Amino acid sequence: MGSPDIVVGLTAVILAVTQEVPRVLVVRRMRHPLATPAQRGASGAGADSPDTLPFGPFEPEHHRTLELGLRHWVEEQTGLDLRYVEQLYTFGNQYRDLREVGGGPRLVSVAYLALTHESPVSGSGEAHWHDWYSYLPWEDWRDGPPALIAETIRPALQGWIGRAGSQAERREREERVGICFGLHADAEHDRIRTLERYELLYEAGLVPEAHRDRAALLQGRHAASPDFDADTVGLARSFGPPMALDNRRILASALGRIRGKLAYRPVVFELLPEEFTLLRLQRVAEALAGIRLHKQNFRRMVTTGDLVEATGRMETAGRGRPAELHRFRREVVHERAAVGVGLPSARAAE
Amino acid sequence: MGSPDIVVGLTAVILAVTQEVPRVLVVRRMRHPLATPAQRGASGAGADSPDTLPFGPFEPEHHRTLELGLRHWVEEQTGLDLRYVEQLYTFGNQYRDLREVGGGPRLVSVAYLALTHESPVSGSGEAHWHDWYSYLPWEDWRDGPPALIAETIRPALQGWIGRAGSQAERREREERVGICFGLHADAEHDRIRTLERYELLYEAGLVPEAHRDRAALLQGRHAASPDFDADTVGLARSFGPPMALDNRRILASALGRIRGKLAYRPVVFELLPEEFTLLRLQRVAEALAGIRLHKQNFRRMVTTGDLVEATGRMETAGRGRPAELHRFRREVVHERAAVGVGLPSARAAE
DNA sequence: CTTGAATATGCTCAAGTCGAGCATAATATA
DNA sequence: TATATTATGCTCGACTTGAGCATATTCAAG
Repeated sequence: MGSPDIVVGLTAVILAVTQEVPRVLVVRRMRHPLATPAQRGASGAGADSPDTLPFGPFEPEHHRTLELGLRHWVEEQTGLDLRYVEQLYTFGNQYRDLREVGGGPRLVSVAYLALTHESPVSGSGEAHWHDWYSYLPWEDWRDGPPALIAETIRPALQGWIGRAGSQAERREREERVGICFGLHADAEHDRIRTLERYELLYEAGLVPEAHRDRAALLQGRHAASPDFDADTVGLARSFGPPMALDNRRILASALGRIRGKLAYRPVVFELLPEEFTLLRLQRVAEALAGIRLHKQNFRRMVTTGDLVEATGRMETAGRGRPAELHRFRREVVHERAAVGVGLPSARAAE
Repeated sequence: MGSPDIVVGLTAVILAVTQEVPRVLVVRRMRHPLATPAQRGASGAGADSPDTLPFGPFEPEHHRTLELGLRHWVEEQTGLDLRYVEQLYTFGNQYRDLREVGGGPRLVSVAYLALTHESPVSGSGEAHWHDWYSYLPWEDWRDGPPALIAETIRPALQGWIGRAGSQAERREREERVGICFGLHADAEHDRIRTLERYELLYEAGLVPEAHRDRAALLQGRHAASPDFDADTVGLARSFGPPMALDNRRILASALGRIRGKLAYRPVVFELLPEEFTLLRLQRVAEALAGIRLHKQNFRRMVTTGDLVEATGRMETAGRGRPAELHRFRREVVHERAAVGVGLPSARAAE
């Protein structure tokens, strides 16, 4: 009875949006439940250890639920007030923690997505906010199709397709690339499939952690080596800072989840102050969706949908005509079934 | 190091639809990782032990991923071929397994949703298919608003509202009841909020397991007693057979998940044979959505969306004009972003 | 004081989507 | 041959959505 060969952890993706850039809370120094204090000190906690999502063990003797456990230590470690928390996914793949190769237990992490305002983090001082899209640069289409895709990703994926072993595999790779990064220029881009895209990049070896994991595994007993080539390995450098473990995968899941939710639940408002202008609301929605929206139509949707009410007050600052401040009408949730800040078309002008 | 006070299990919600009724695979005899073989024999495995979702421990030494672990023992225990598997949610609340009250470890279950055809189950013979809606009768609106809601649920919830301790609590209860079971007759009913509805019924004590759990807890150290009354306890009998642990909650989650997915991913087809008539497709969609759809419009959506292609063959059986057999066009997934059998309006005539 | 840049806000229009229902076709059975 | 039953095609009006024109209000530069 019992499973001492499993460790259950909680991972938090804490999201805030300021200045139109979505930010996620990361900690620089590894804090890991598998590391003894001695290991922590010894494990090269220098400046170049990769960023990690806030992580802590689940302690059933202290916490009635997984979510309460998460809230508790996030609060404790960062002093943040989480406004919205939802469970994201549970990750339990072999070798997600490479220490397993050396005989460590399987690490099962229950990941949560949390929304807040950006605010200074208290606590150990190791945590800080970091631009979300710097970890997933191919997901930000607000300034049009990212150059990274055309210049780096697509060519590299073509190479990967070419290295397919069989005709069937080749076909399958073509299909996946088509779905994820549309061969047809900037065609309709399923903004939800963030995880699919990440997993494709990982398999194709375009993301640095694919090589890190592979190198570590080759020293372990598991030596199935994916078909990367030297070029690919070099390219992976341009994909932003690596993250520890499979944390970038978790981030990709989280982005997909919140993009999906945007359209039918009023989650954006958790990222905004009590009062805001409609443009600010739009900017936050755009930051999450990763695309620009048509201003007048956005406004129409949000007002005719009664999602929002005018306060009468005006915004003081800024150039141009002052905008009226609005407030989220929490009541809508009880009035209509699906309430959200929809993600209409991609293109728009200012 | 390690967490011997936690057990990680895998729970499967295996769904099939036959004859227009959605069915879930349940096992009658408890199989529980916390039970020693001796306990299993002794734990009253008689005919009246509650139905359980297929459940097994996660064994990291044997399985590379959580999903593979699940597939493995489902295969082993039931011989079923799972066509589609997705992770649902991870449940880790205190006392979900009441053995915890007696000092047992915390049971963390990763629940998966799987789709198949209904087919005879091999294996131990304890597993069998059971009408899904018999566990969640208030979710089936295919024959109009269920009588259960008008006759039992709404009156009982009125009582529950009345028993609120404070004005604020009363207001909150009213709101929740309004959202979940719309006071306004058969008004627009958010078919996705299945979990919210279940949790409301649980808290209000309308569902038998609420009392079972309470009784067990009162013997443990946790004695916060919810405000049920005698009538409510009696009513709970009409809510279909109870399920073990929090399995009915898991079922409610699964229903919400699949209903949500229906609209934007072609999951229905996993429940159908290779070839099917459009009516049969519609019936399966209706079974999941819990509502009737407009036949001509459904057909229009599915054909103009190129979700399906005619085979030229006709169905042999049946009364009335023979229907053409169709086949799912798997290619659409690669052509369009969001592909699904939408859930348009509720009402429809034949 | 005038002009221009920048932003807010109101409105229109065409195309597309959606809900509802009429009409007709093809089969089995009484 | 009539009737029930199911399949399938088509239309029409209401509503939604994408796109853009037009006007309003502010600040700052000239």
